[in-house]
Amino acid sequence: MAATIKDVAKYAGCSIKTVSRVINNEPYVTPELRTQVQAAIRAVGYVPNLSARRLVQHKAYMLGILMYPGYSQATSAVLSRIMDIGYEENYDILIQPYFPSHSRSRDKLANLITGHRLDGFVSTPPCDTDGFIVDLLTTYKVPLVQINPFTRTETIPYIAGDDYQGAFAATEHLINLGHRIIAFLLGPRNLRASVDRLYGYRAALDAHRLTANEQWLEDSEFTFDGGYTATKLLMERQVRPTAIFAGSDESALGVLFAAQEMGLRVPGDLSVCGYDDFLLSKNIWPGLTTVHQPSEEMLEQATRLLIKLVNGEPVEEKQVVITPRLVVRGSTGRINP
Amino acid sequence: MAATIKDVAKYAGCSIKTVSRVINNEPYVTPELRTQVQAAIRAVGYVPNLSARRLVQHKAYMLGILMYPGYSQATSAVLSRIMDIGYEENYDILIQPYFPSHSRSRDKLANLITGHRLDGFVSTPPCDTDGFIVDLLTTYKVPLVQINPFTRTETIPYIAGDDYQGAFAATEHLINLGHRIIAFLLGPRNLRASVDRLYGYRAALDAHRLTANEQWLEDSEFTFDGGYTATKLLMERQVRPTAIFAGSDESALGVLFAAQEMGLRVPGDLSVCGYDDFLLSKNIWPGLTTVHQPSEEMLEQATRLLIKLVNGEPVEEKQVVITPRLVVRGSTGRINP
DNA sequence: CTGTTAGCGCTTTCAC
DNA sequence: GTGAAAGCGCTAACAG
Repeated sequence: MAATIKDVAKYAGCSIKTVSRVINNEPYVTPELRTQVQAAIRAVGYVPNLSARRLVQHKAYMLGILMYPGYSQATSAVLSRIMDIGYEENYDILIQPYFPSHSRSRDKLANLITGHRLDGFVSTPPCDTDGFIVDLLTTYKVPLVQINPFTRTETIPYIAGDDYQGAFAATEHLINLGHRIIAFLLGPRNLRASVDRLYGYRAALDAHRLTANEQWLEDSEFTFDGGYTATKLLMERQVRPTAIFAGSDESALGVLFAAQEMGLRVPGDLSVCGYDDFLLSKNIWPGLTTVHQPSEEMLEQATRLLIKLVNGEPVEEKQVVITPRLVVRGSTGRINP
Repeated sequence: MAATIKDVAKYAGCSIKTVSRVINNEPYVTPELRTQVQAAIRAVGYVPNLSARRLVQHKAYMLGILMYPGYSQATSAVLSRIMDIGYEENYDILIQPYFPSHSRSRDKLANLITGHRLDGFVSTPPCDTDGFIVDLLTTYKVPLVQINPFTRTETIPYIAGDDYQGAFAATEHLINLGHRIIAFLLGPRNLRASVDRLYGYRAALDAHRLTANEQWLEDSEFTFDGGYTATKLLMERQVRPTAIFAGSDESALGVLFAAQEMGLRVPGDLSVCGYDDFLLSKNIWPGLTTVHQPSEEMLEQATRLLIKLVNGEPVEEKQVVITPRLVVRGSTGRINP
């Protein structure tokens, strides 16, 4: 059996409350006693029992990150950072899979909350699209920080990327390379990002007095298969686009695959631009031009914000918008004369 | 304040012990009383408080998965499965980043264990290479299941892929396509997989009476950069290999990139074979021939095994070796005449 | 500044 | 079959 607070108290010759004070860095302990207790803690090899603390404080010391398993962005490298933050702040972090509008997912989440097993949540897209999470957490007054929320509200804190700006920059980059027919691949309608990216694309065309024609829009769902199919459709037309803005890196991968399968050279015959800058984008020949979303940093910021909220600490900025930046690699080039 | 066991007891008109029996599916409760209690539970919206249970049972109901943040295989899709399993079995699952031989990592782990915050661990490579984990968990008698352990022992349970067989099959595939000079890219020395894959490669050459020449071995550390550099070195030689067995998909990506940058056609001028079959292997032109490791299933099996161990349930097979299978895609082809 | 006391919500004896 | 009582390890409230 492990050492408890009583063992420490006995060893240090003081009461358990004093030990408790030392553990929690509370004031009103003389420096001498404090060091004495600290020595005792080391001597008996004491580590506080979190379950006891959790029970008495009605606090779970656990945070949930809601993730949609369909996307593969969340790698262990990304998660590593937030696990570290949690560790430092004494919170465990639970990765919680969530499918929007899926009753089992909802039940699990509701159970987690009603069972007081979590103190707060970070939601990542598209988990918050069904509104359930927001409603539930609001009802139970459980803090929530959204990453790229589907709908931004005035009250719920979020960390969001400026998809409009990012898409604008990407489209402008293609225009500046001389492209005039630039196709855009639409993402799922339940993602705010996909809507904003479309607007950014349109706005850039507008700004350069190019007409945004519906016929250069294709669905892709931001998936590989979607990008692949869309490209086949687009490139079999009489008039072909010279560039495709894929809307996401995953769909851009499909575009690249289809293009190469059709014997097209990238960027010679077709320029391709993605969005997200996921890990492999720079590792795929010829290097994918894309818009960098600092997803690691965003998740980190969201987690830090959530911890402050849960701890009841004051927060300056509750709603943060981050401007993404264009990363030019080999997949886009000047239009062939 | 949420409903407690007392509220349920009061509502059902029985003692808290009876409620406890119902919750835990214990015998010695009349069917009528049981249904009555169940109704009461629903009526008051009772959810057991895990912290209280944890405290009294000296059990954390939490499992740790040790992951090396350097590799990016662990996507949310992979994790989703095990989180689900944990949920069903009433265990929370903590993803724990771990760098072998890193003192901070060690301290964190030791703290987690001595603080009784976890009931058991699954380790993934290369977390167990420094021996620390195995020692620590053995000392504290905390159950451990290893995935692809660095050294297999007779006592510690593991789920492992047969890297020797996999590499043998991959190499043989290349030989059967007519390749005679097949380079192999070495992985990190602290990975059992990389050693076994080398042996499998050699054995296949041997079996076909081809001499395994040291000169066709290059280091890659199983990384993109390693694969890239190795390929540049190999393809600048007087005599070039006609195929590269990259040892991992990540390094294979580097090979593909370098090859295409050098204007080589794949598989026309160079066949490329990877190992792991990570998510994107099939999405990268021209499709990566590789050896499929069922990492999701392995992690799932390991987690289920760990739960049985932690629950003290009997287990049939404690050490499982899975035979991987070759997946032939576009990156390998018959040698050019 | 320090200690005593009373629980947190649950399971575990052990009587009935 | 069922229940009363004790206590897990800790913190909160209040005395001293």
